Amino acid sequence: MTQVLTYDPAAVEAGWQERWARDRINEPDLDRPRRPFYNLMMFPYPSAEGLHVGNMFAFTGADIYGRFKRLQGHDVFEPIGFDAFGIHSENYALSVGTHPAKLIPQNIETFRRQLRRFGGMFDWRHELSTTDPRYYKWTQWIFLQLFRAGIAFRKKAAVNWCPKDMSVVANEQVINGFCERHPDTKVEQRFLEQWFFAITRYAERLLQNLDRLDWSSSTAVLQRNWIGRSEGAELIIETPAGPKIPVFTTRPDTVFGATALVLAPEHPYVDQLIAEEQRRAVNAYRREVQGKDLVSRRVGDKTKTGVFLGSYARNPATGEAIPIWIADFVLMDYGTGAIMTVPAHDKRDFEFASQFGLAIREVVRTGEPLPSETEDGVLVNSGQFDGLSCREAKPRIVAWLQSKGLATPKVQYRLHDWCISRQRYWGPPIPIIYCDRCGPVGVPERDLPVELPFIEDFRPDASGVSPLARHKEWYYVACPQCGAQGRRETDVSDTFLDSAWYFLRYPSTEFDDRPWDPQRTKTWLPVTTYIGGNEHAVLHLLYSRFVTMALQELGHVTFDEPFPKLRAHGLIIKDGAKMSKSRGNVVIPDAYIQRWGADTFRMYLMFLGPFQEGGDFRETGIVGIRRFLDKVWAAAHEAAARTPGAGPGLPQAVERKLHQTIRKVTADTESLDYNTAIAAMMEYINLVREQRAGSREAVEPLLIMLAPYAPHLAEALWAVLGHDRTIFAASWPSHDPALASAGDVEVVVQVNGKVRGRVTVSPGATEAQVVALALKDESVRKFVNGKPVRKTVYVQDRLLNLVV
RNA sequence: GCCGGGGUGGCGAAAUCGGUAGACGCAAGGGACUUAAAAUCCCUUGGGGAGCGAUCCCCGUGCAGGUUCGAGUCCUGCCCUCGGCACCA
Repeated sequence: MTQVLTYDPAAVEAGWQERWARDRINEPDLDRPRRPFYNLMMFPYPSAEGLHVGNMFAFTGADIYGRFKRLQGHDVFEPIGFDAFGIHSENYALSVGTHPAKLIPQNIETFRRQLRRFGGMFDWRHELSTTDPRYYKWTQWIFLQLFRAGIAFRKKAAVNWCPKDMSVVANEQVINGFCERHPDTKVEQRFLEQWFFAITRYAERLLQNLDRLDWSSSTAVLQRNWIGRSEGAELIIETPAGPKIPVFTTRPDTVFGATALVLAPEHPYVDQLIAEEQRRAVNAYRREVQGKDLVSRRVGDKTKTGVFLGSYARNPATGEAIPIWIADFVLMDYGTGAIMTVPAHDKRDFEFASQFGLAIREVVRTGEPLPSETEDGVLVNSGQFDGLSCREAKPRIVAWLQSKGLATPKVQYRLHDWCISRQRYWGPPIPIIYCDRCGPVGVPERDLPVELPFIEDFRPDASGVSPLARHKEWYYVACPQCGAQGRRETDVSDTFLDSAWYFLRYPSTEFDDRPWDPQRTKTWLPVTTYIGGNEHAVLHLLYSRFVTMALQELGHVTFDEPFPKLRAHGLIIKDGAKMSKSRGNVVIPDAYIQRWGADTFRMYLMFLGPFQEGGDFRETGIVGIRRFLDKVWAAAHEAAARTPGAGPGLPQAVERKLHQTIRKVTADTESLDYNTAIAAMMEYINLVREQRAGSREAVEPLLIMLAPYAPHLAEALWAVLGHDRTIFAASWPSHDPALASAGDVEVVVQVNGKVRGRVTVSPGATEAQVVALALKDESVRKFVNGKPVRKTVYVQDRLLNLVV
């Protein structure tokens, strides 16, 4: 006998990782692939803490899919990179007092080590980092394309300002009105000149295209809600004082019930509409509102406040005079910044009217108490439209008002233009030069990249001006158009711009003279399968779709959707809660991998629960996976020790189970149901052991099915069985339906829907045969008890129900 | 408040079309091996009840109804929970 070899994951895994690298196993021919398959996963932000278990869960799930596709004969390109710019990195660098230019490369090195260690099938030739000038050169190039096309533009906008950070903070860094990093500090509102991308121009297309994308429905729903399409009309409200105020409404059918015009406090026409005696009150109110920050105005206590302007407008339907108010529940950045209030049919308007004694006029009879918002009702107090249903009335009233020049049908979106300016240091400088004569001028493409200069003190200050402005040699530059002295844009762009196109870059990382090679792009894009988390459903994924659409319009790519197939994975939680540093429940995978090996840990994460739903991390179950792999290890060694060709073939039960297992593992891996695929393989190995059927024939197909899940172990055992080439050169087994269903089947016999017995028949037995057999069964007879069988229900090879 | 998941043993979960509820795994209990322990192997394990026993009966998928020969699965109305959005006109 040979010596007993026990499974030592550390040795197995190190050896195979080395060999994969040496033999370039994971590097497909990008120029001449036979069946290109672009397997993309969301690249990580390389934090100082290293890869956490959530990253690893996501990457493992995606890697399994890539390896599976590879075994099915595809040329799988599975790249990885680092999303290393951004406020997150910068804040961390500030807190530890180390420059991000020093910190980030260290972090990336840690991530590389961890990503190699977990056994991802990455093509490291095509690694990228968004902080690399060779990369962000093209981020800036994209900005310039959009700038020239008028898709990137400047406007003044309200932003969140944290007085402790002395900086703008992103919306996602504001929690209930307080700064994420300073829970006792409220963010303020500032107005700054910002760069925007006109994503709203694409709102309809972004929405419509969702119907033809093969996406997890959870993700598509989030995007739909975020885009927030609503259909209605823009009504023109005339004021005797002069200006005509447009208002957006989704309920033009209720216009006869509009009893006030309410403007946002910042509305540009407010000044013209104030009656002298109200000026003091109005100004006081506006000052009060300005003191409120953006967020608490939105989510704070929702008691209605407001003030009468002292003047009146005309209800477009009735011609009656209605008072004009300002109130902060009307938001300047949605619709037109002005509304008509219909207190009888809108809860907010009802509250407002009740508080300030405004008229409440019912115009839709619904049978419910006011305010009733339902559209199931008929119009009343609405002149010639009385008696119509809401649905009928809407278009007619709009048409009637339109004929008087007072309305137009309108579609409104919740989606806002994308503000990409950041008054920060750690990002790609926006490639614009301001010239007093020429205005904002794009940096000529030959001068890209505009490198981010090294600044020792990159701390933001209270001025609202970016740290880059303090670097005078960098800041002052000749205008590319007229040569006069100009000044560089000192804001950097949003991190989400970096990640909005990285998938275009991966296949073309070696080219420095083009962002993406047309031929490579044609071969590999759009991305075949994208797997990632829903935390990016409306940011990264929406921005990427928008950038791709714009690039297509400008002729730079040939497709308008980058991710035709997307799957959202679930979240790994700990003790029932999201992992977060503040909770102190973040799990770092390294210790587990060291103790159990990458294969065991990968499979454990996948066995925790359904991949697309996530699960609660508890280390108690890991040993079960290890025991399974030990069994496979033993079975493969046993098979290797057997003389080839000796003995009978597979026992029928094992052969049948094998084909059932192939069927199930194939289907489940394809649909990302990894937990049940693993369970099926466990059942199979249990049967092989029970039947002492550990032969080459029994084990080899299992190893191939296991290879996506436990790649190192599968490789090692494949070699033990005498194969020279990598197991990933093998082909995925196929199942024989006949063998999968060979042998007798057990049919359940029910009497009146309750299980009373079982009969064994050969597959395809007729109903009559099964009934005859069933009636011989003692237990069945007991419950039939001589009563006549009124009806039988038979499900082929599965179930017979006798109704007595 | 609105939109979307989800609620099944002690625990993680499974159940493809409405057809044997609890596969697979963990934990627990019992046994084998061992000087002992670990590891490994075997058995038991939803709740309740009857029987010496092989076995058998009743109940059971958040709650209350309904459809059906048959419901974890479909329908109606609730409760709880997680995630997203939130004064969006």
